[in-house]
Amino acid sequence: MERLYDNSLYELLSEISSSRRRGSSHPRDDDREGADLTGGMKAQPQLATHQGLTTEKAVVNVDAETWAEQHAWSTMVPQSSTPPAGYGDDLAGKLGSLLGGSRGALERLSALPLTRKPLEARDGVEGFLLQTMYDGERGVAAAKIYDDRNGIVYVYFDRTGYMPYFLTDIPPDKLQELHEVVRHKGFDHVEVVEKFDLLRWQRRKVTKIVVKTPDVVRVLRDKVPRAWEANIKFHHNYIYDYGLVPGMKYRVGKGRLILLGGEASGDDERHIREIFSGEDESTIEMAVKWLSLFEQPPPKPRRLAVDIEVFTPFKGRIPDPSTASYPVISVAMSSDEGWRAVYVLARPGVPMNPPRGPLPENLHVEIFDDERALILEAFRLISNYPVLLTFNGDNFDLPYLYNRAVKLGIPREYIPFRARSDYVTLEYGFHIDLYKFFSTKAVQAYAFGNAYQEFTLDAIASALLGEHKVEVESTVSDLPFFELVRYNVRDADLTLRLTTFNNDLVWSLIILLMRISKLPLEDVTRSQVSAWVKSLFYWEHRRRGYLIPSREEIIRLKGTTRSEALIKGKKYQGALVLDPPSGIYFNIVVLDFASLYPSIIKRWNLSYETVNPVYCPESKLVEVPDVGHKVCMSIPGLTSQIVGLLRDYRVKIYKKKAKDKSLPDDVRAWYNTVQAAMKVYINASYGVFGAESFPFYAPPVAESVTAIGRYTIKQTLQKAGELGLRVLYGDTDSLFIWNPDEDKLRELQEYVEKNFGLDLEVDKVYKFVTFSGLKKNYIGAYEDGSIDVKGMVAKKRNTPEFLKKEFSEMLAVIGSVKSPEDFIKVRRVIRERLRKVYHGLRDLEFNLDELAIRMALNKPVEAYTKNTPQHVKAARQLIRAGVQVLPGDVISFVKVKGKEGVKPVQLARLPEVDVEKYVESMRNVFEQLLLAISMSWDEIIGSSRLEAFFSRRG
DNA sequence: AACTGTGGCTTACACT
DNA sequence: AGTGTAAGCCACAGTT
Repeated sequence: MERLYDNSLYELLSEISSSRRRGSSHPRDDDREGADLTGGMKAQPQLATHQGLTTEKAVVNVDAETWAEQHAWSTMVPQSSTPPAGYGDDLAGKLGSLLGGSRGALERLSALPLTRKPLEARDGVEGFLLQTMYDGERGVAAAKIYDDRNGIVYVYFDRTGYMPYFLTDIPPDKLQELHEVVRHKGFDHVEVVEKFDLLRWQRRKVTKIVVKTPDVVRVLRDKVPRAWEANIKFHHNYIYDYGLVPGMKYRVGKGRLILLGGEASGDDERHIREIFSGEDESTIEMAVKWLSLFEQPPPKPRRLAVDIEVFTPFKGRIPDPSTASYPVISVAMSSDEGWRAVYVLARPGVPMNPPRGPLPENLHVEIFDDERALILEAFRLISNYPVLLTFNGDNFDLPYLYNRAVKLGIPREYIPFRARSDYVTLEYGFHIDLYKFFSTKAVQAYAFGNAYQEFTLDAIASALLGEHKVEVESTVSDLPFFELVRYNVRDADLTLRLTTFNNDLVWSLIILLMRISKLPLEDVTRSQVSAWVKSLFYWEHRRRGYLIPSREEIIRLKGTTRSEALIKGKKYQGALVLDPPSGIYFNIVVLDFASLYPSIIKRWNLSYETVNPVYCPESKLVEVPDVGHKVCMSIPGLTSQIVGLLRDYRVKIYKKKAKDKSLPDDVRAWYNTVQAAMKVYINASYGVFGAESFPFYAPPVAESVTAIGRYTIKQTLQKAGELGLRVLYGDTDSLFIWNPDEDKLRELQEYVEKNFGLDLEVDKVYKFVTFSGLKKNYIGAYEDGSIDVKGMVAKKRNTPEFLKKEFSEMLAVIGSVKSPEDFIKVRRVIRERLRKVYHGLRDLEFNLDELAIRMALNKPVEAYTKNTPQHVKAARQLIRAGVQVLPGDVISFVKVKGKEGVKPVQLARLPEVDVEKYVESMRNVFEQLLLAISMSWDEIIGSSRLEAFFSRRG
């Protein structure tokens, strides 16, 4: 084993690659050769500090065979390892001769063990419950617990004898006749249990079929005529049946998990009882119980973000993780402790030029001439961290590393993760794939206000962190050494920072979502909002002894929709959108019903069991306007209760705490996250009832919500008319009022409060609004010059960049308007700008990227059978050129002359561009804007064309 | 037979 | 989740 330590990796390697270092960078004297760096290196992955290039300490691992020899698995490594084709040049030899064959002692990056398993949690262990699972080896339920005092992950194996089961209505004696069931080798025994049937509002006895292993449930549930609760995962059942709250602190005592800090103090309880005083006792009880979920500080485990780069000989083709045919050329890791490391595979011939941009602080670079050693050292770190963060690690980085490791002969027991059916989990800690988490629609919309539109690391990081990936011109495989390092480490850094920014906002959000939904860490970060709501509902049903109804039952007893959707193919009618005028209107006040749909659910007691009930005590029923569904008001609806509770918690407590300046910053940040988590949940509560995938799918509930919404806004509209308020526009829950009288506004708000129990808030005040005359399409300008653009074509992703840029510049001009008179000047400026762009386009002054139209493939290319949209045409051309194209990919294409009409940017040349088509899109983009400010395209460009015609002739 | 206009339909994207 | 806009494909009818 030879290991080199040098003060300047760049200096050393640039000599090897015979490209002389330029500039004046020199190693610091005290760090010159001979200085003992090894001491610090042995113990910790806290590697050498680095300031620019000159003092960078690098580790060059030149002989992995010797290294491997000293490890238990040396037999797995051939004596003379054959590097992958194309990587055969012997860097070790070159380094060796350069250094006169000096041999150093074996050094490892860190003293951490190569593999690690969680310790078994004995009585007395305390920590945060982060994951439950089924342990196949022992055949028991298990829970992973993170002890934040010493940073260790424990595993608790169930000692209560908990077993998998499902329910049926066949009495036990009848069940004995079903031989397929009772003689199945996985069958264990039956019990009779009593449950409350919420749908029919009565107690009933059901038969519990207990089986030996979770997979048997899937077999036997089809052998009985009716089965209940047979689709719930075993490791979720464990949580629901014991009332566990993932994300909260527990102690193992007497072989059981005991919640810590779950009790509210006397003062807190009084406070909560006061705030929820108008509610029924079961709601208040829930409110008291929930307090600790939002108050207990979250655990802060160490986190490691990992990103890999793989060699590929084909430009633009993503290497296939299932075959893992090409070498892993670089692995970057970034930890929340502040250090970063990049392990790079030696590839002679790769240029060693200085990097084109700065490298981050605390960066350690290590070069390996053996891919196996590289991967193993990466595994060593992954094995030892409680939390691993990746961006698309479920589908790329981890499967690739796994398959590559197997291919290279690394024994499976050295691989620190295991593939589950659709994700990858860690042997020791927990794996979070941030791509999956940020792709969750509810997270995108409600937690981050649609700040990012695409689910790429670059798009999300630039929206949330204001930082981009390193831009590269060629493929990763062709990058010079330091560019690869810079690129790779940036990706790992961004991935890490997506969870650490704003006082660990995302990490805290995940913990809170776990506590509300009752889903384990690796589940909550990978599922959609309907699964979160589903889980909370299941948990709550179990807590109260309710039978969880089957999907078919709900549909059968509740009926279907009574309204026709306006749009073909939709199931029921939705929101009301008023017809807007066109033109400019000064002084517009926008009123907004505060969380309209959740408030309706709460106020109208909507839930799957209260709408069209089988039985309603005292027949206290109300009718939903328009659709005629009946709602039972004498029993508290479960959905209404939960949604109302979260809404009140958010509005009455946590929105206030989040703004309370007397609290320290980090506490305030936590409370802000609490209210954001609640917002995600509250806003999702309506939509799930209209989603067929939701197990409590109940179209009459969803339809009632929208019908009451339409009714409310119509009534308010009428009242506004009576008060002499001029309503110009409204969409779902908003009203745009022109130049209102303040007293009348207040009167309208009082009317809404009194008649509907809803808050009608002043959402925003616009200095002026320009309406195009189309629905969901306007520009609103605030007093300070800032601007809201809604629905305009120019805002859409599939509008070419040059048009977006021009549009936003014109918006700035419009934002500067102070009075109606200013519009005369604005019109002149806009006329001139438009003409300039028009002529620029005619003369092809734009490049292909500016002209590109970007459109997403929503399904595989083969699935477009009805017709062939333009982006699919372009995608097919890419496939013919050997580029892999997958669903979700955004295709960039330009419109060109010729039969096909389009070409992907990668294959197109500027002269081919069809200018007429672009003039047409330019017209479409700006006409909406021009319409709003009483101008027309023809007036501007028509005369411009004449001028041009004459000037060319002249 | 080739072209043009129309309208239904598919698709993507944004708004609430 | 439904509602709304826009663009483009494609079959069809009618015209040249």
